[in-house]
Amino acid sequence: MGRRRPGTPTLEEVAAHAGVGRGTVSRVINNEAGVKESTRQAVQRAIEELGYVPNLAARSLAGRRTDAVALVLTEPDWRQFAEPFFSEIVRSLGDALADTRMQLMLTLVRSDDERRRFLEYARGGRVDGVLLMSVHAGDRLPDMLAEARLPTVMLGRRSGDEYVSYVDADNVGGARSAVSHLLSRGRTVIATITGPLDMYAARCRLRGYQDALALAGLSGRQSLVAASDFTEDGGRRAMARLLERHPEIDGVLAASDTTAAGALQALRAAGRRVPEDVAVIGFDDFALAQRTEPRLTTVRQPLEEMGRAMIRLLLEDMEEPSVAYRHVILRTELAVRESA
Amino acid sequence: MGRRRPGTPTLEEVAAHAGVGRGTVSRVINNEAGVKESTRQAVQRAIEELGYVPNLAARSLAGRRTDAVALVLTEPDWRQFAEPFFSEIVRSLGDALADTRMQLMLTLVRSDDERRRFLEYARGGRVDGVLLMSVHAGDRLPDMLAEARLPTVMLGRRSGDEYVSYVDADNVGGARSAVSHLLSRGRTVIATITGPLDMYAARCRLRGYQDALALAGLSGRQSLVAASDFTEDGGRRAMARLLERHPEIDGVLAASDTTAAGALQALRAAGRRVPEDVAVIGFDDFALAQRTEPRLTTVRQPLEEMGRAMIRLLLEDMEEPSVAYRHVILRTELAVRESA
DNA sequence: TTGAAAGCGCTAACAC
DNA sequence: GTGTTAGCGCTTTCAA
Repeated sequence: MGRRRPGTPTLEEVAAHAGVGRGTVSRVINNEAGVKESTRQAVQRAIEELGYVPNLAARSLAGRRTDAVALVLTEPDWRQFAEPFFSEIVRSLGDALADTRMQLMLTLVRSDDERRRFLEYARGGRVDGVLLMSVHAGDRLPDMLAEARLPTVMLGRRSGDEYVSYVDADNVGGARSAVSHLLSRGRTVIATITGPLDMYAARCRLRGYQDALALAGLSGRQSLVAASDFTEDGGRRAMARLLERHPEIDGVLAASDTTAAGALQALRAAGRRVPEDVAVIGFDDFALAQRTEPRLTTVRQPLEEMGRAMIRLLLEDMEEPSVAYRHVILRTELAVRESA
Repeated sequence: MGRRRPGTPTLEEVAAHAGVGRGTVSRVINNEAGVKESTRQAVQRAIEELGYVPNLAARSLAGRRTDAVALVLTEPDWRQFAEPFFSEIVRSLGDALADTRMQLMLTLVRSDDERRRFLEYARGGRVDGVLLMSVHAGDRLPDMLAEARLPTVMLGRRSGDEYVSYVDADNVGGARSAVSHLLSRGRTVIATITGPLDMYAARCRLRGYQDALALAGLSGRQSLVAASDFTEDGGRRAMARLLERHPEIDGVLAASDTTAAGALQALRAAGRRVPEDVAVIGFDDFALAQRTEPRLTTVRQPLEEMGRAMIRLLLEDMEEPSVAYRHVILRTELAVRESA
């Protein structure tokens, strides 16, 4: 398992070759000011002639920084991998990092063993910061990273009293505006299919739904709420259940667009016309509906901004080591796609 | 951007606290034999009391190893992310690595800038080895890594004279057996929809198709070959084109199961019954067909084994630094799912 | 503007 | 068995 890299030139050899001191070479490779142009060029030449590549282990040992950040995916989200939601976030993280010298590394944490290994890796100083995607309620990883004083930013939060830095979408507001929109279009019997209620985002969306109804003077009936998961099949079944209880339903807020797609199928199977008889709005977590139901009205999350915000928070935390946790909640937007 | 980790105890402090020498502490944390049980426990206690965590930069500087390997995805494959093919491979890589102390890190290389950054990262000694997924024909990254004497293993190869270590599936054999199977079931007019022909895997599959026909004494007609991509829509259009030219087609080998799914749609749209009138076989690159067309006969790739083999080659290369490149081609298997 | 020197925290070789 | 020592290759003062 040992690895030798024979004949790899060191900074010292470059210095000798260029006839300067090590400090000077260090300054040149780090692009620091205060080096005479002629020496800089001499050093550059030596670097090229020798094929010098800085040893990053030595650099981070001496400089206490790695210029790498990790993006961690925990097992339950593993499937997110498959979704545009995920790739959009990663893309925007990458873009935001492009201006820096940071390297983004993804890690999959599937078992407790891998979790422990990652912790050692991170606490061992292999990364300057950690980004976490959709952490689940009971997960202690964020706390452990925070304890180790590693700059850490989550996408989403575990609960209402989350303290570790996070970036989240305004799920409550999004749900509220979706339901208000349905109400303003004359819908009166509005049901909702929620995500798993042990996930904070799902609870927020349910709350937004209830808020909007309350605001309109309507009391949300429990029988109009169907708990489900974020899958298409779950949406289908939840919708079927709702229709049994309330055939008069004329509006639905679905937990995600995947769920919404399932709901649409159930509605059509039951002979309902969409959106004429029943209007459906979903959160576009996964953008799946854009593929199967491109005209579905959705609550849009600003994925691009979310990624950018995560990097911003992380960099801030790295500048000014953990003086505070930082929280950002980004506005969602109703993307009306059909006259529902 | 600098990061301080104040008050992080060092190995030396642990040694002092436990009243032993640094060497002993090092032996304990590395689980080396030859330490008296009582001292070991004393050291363990000191480690816990101080909350010691080894500094990995120092370790890799001194020990010249990082216990990390990188899995690189280049931009064109970015979408693979979304596919079971990818997650299966990653899963099996993770499993294979579980027995070692290695950490798997994924990197996305989307631009030339990111490519350069990754190279610095890898050549700087941040990883002990590199795994590459589906590298494209002109990509020089594998060569540069090999030049830097970094153990490198690819999934798939760039061409027939690939030299850098790789693990591939027997695409030729898979295609050949699929076509033979069709012939043995009495199909006589067999077409093929290929993947993009600048990809070596696609060319291999085409060759297998031609081989099988030649073996049966049939000369493959060029008009029975439709070049396409690996998408569903591509499969649909290619199939439509083929049907125009040869309405008598009764068998099809598709470049992937995604393509096969598209082909099926086109066939049904044209009023053909499947598999009664036309039998279709696809390579199951992406296992998409398993979702939409679970009964489709496919050429199966041993994803689990491919991941394991990649790790094996990588570890071998790390033990015995680049004495040779290693190539493994894994057998594919016809999974007959309907009496085509 | 530059050189010299003092670490960074660990592993590994060598004594005892 | 265990302590000691010499680096690993870099950044970063501090003088010059």
